Amino acid sequence: MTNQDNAPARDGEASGAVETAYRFIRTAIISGDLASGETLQESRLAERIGVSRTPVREALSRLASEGLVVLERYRRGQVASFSMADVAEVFRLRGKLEGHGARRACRRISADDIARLEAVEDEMEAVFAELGWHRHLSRFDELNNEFHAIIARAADSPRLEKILASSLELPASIFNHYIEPVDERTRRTHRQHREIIAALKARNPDWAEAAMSAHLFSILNDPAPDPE
Amino acid sequence: MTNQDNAPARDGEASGAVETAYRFIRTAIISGDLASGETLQESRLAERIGVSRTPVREALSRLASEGLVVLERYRRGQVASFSMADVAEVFRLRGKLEGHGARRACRRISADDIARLEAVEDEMEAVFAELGWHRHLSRFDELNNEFHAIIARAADSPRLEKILASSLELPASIFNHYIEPVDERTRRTHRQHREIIAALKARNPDWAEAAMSAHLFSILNDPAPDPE
DNA sequence: GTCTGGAGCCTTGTATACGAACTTGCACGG
DNA sequence: CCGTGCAAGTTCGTATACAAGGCTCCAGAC
Repeated sequence: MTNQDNAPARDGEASGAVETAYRFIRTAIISGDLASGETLQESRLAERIGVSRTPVREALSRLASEGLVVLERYRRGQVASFSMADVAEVFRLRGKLEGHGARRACRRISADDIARLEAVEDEMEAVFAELGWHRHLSRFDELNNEFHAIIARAADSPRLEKILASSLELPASIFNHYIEPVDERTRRTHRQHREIIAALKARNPDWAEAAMSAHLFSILNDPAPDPE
Repeated sequence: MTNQDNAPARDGEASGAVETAYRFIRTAIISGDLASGETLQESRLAERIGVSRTPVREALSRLASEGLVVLERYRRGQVASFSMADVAEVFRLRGKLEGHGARRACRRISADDIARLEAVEDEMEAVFAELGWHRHLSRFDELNNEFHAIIARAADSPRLEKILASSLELPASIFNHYIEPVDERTRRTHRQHREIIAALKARNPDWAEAAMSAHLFSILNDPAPDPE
């Protein structure tokens, strides 16, 4: 399908076909549009996206290296499946790595970024207060990702950022499947985010690391047995 | 059951031009055959390896996602360059992650694997005692990598293993460029490896984690980083 | 009825063709 | 002499063609 007429659509990103395919498939997996275990046929995807198989193959290869897709030689690819053990592993590693990131961010984060963190957290709480979880799950996830991304960025460690973004991301649907988004957990998340912000403001590396690690480790033990 | 008997014992490698290209280029970079900053021409590599450009492209793409190659749209790729800051970052992250891995390995590693660790360390020391660093650098690096790989494997965390293998590996030439392999450091490495083995034998997670982290963090403060 | 085997279709893997974008180098003007 | 701009050449990005290997499903035997 020759589609070279369209003006530089939304210039935003590289106008490459491989990037288009990558974003398309990745978004579909993260959002749950493509479910775990679903088969991925190159020609089918190519037609759907409007490019040829070549960039689709490259996109699938990247996604496979990120762990979101499983490829086997001469067999159709599939969307990766995640067990509870996978989720636990991801949060253990994120706890370690983001804790390290928060420690470093302590000494580096700008006042502007701290303000952004507070704004993001304000909005998360507002969204939750107004509509509760179920109506705004995707917006909530988006804000949560931004919260963590701001801190990871402030850690000034490109490899840390890359690992978090590319090797330790799970489809939102998986997360919400294994870990019920109960109100109590959400309230705990808010308390923890506020504590992380406080630690960063105080420029206390030990506190920041511990608070961030605790935040991530705690997620696995939900719904909270001991409400403080 | 498919009865594909007498398959070549060494499965895996012969299959695939992309794997061939990937191994070829990666090995060349790690070994220093392809130096930092050197340009990578797809057609040239394809001819050299004996495949077409397609698998070479895919191999380069994977290497780029691992950080060993830098690709820019419509520009020739290059072997990535690493600053002292990059080396430091890698060892900080490895310290954290491998420390975590050693902690987990404590409770999981088999007696066989501990024996293998000791055998590997024995050989490292023998190689060093007989010939010193300069004659056996590559064998030494190989053994060192195996030492760390055994522990990472024993941690039973596939993502941890993958991250260590694909996102936190540096060309040996880079390492040996920034961090002079002096005898004193080598002796310290031996002491630290022995301590790590002892901690694993004792099944003491705190000790194992601390010993492994210390080992990796210590590398950066050897004799004196040579700025360049 | 169930198992086995194989033929044909389907999907993936690799090579090649073609168009788009950068680079190089020279000409020309300041 | 040096900088600018155009044009040819080179390299990359994408599409398409062809080859190699699985999968399906039906026929035949036990």
